[in-house]
Amino acid sequence: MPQGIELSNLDKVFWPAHGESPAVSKGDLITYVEEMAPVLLPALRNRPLTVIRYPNGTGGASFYQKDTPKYAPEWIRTITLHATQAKRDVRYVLCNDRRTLRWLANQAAIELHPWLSRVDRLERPDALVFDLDPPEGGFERTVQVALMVRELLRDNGLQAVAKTSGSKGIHVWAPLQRRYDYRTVRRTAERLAARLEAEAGDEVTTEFSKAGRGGRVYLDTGRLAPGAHMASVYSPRARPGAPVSFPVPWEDLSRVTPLDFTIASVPELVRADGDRWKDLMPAPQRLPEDLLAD
DNA sequence: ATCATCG
DNA sequence: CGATGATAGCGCTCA
DNA sequence: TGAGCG
Ligand SMILES: [Mn+2]
Ligand SMILES: [Mn+2]
Repeated sequence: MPQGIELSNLDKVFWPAHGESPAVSKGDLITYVEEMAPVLLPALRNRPLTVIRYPNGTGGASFYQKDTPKYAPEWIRTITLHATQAKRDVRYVLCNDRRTLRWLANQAAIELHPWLSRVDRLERPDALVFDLDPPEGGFERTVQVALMVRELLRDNGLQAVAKTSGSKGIHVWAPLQRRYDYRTVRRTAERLAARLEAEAGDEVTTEFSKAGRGGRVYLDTGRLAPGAHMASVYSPRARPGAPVSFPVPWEDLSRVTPLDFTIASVPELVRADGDRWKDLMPAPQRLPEDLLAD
């Protein structure tokens, strides 16, 4: 049976009940990824994938997985890349079809973290991304900073979209033509981040060390690197309430909370509105010349 | 979750 | 046998 | 070279 995947432990609780919302089982996770495949797969296709697995649910032990295990079915597509520091080859999963999504869910791969570049141009990310990390708790503050980042990008001729990270953060995403390597895009993002920190240093920091952040929202540009990654749009998160990273139009941002978007609520939203991420996404852009100067 | 290895 | 360990000791920046 | 970070 080359097609079939034996699913196991479908009733195992992966997220305990949280507030009003009931527990979410492994079976619920599998149902979610299957139903969401049409919107999930475009975000994963042809991108090296890192997953975070929770074989005993989000309350249990977890581990990152980059290298595809030997016991993976032979039809799982992979790309072999060299890990510089570890000095070894790593076979990354390419999650290009529903079957692979299903297999990953059965492997308890709850979080899906694809690269920002695709296999046919691995060194060139197709977005400039800001990962906004709040100090603790404060989604409200993150929203305000996200709106500032949007203004800053717009002042520099770049359109962007936002999604909840699923945790307390926000990802601001400016799609790019694949003309620039990671280093160039990261340097540009750092330059923009420094500018925002100069203008709004009370609310925003680019400080690497936690101690220096002092309750401010951290503008993390460190995701712009080969081998780095963040949770993809529509990816479940291993957080209380089974939240999902979800696109939010700018005008709605201050009226939502991350737990509006969960494994329980999102399929219905997608049935009603379709792939909001795709629909909100501007066309791939060039970086403005004045930002590129070394 | 699954396998390799160790007692 | 069952128990134990491994699965990113990554990639990057700053000190 | 290593600590700290995500
Ligand atoms: Mn984040
Ligand atoms: Mn971050």
